[in-house]
Amino acid sequence: MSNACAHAHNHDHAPTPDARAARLEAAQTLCVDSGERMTSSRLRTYELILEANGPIKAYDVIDRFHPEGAAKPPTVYRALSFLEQMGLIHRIESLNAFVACDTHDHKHTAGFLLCECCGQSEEIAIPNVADVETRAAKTGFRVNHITLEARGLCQACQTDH
Amino acid sequence: MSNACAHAHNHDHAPTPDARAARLEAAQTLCVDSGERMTSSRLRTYELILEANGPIKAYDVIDRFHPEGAAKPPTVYRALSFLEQMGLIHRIESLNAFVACDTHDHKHTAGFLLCECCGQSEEIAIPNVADVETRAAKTGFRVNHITLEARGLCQACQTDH
DNA sequence: AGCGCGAATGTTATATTATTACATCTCGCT
DNA sequence: AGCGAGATGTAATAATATAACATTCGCGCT
Ligand SMILES: [Zn+2]
Ligand SMILES: [Zn+2]
Ligand SMILES: [Zn+2]
Ligand SMILES: [Zn+2]
Repeated sequence: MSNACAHAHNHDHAPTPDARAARLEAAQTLCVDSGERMTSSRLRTYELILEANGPIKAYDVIDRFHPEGAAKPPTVYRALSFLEQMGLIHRIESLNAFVACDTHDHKHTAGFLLCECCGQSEEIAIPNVADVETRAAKTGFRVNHITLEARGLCQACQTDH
Repeated sequence: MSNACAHAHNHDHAPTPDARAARLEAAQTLCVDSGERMTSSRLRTYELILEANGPIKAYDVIDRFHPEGAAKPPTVYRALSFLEQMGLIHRIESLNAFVACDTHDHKHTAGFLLCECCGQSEEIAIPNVADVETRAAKTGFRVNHITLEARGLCQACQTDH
């Protein structure tokens, strides 16, 4: 999560460590139920994304991976791909960043409200996807995946300025 | 414009050179009217994007810039920023690519149908942006820019498979 | 326990995408 | 001509991501 400008951004609402532990648990369960393996590097990557409390860059994960030094890029990029396929995280294209999925029904397409000031993101359901699909159907386009990204300023940051 | 798979993609519909010339003209006019300068590197960049007839990568522009050799990256990245600000091109985040705006009313937010097979893109109006903004308004988020990207297969590519 | 297979990881190198920093030039204005 | 803002040239480097291939791990089977 980045700060585009200087002023304080103390409107974070970080989940408790307990809540994170529960999500790590749940992720393990999800993997087992899907016949996938939640290995240590996948778990560590997911943990770092949860700890970030917002969009985090691949190389920030890489840098924080080991207490003593950075991980190798493929280690983390592989884990990110896996987690994304499991629906545990989303990639935010316009930021080249990743964020933990905020819902319990994984494997969806999500929209995000991205604050350009404090870097926080809020996951929202994509409104009226049917309309996109209707529009696509007119030319026979079959939609596999939709990326919707709304950039702007969250309420807290608007009042800060 | 990339080809993700081997089969022929002969469903292009490239505009005529005349049409491209007209768009270059129009772009010049737009710049003059806005008090901006359509310089040679900006024009050359725009020309290459028009010639691509679809999403093109920054480094493909860089490579094609001069007959004799590549341009320097900042030359092209600056031109791309300018063209994007003028609304003459759009950046497609999920492809790290650029495409000429397909409409006459520049300075809008656009959606794209991106074929994962032939790489063609179709620009569409974002449906129900109001809904996104309504949703954002609930938490006081002010939307500056929305990215909507629908990935999938166009009709031609579906029948090809 | 030992074997064999496919998935996952380790390792090195490199490809791709994008920016910083600073010198120089161009153009319109006085 | 002299000035100043915007645009460009140039070199270096930062940031993001993948390729290729060797090795190890987990797991079912004997
Ligand atoms: Zn989600
Ligand atoms: Zn904010
Ligand atoms: Zn457009
Ligand atoms: Zn296609």
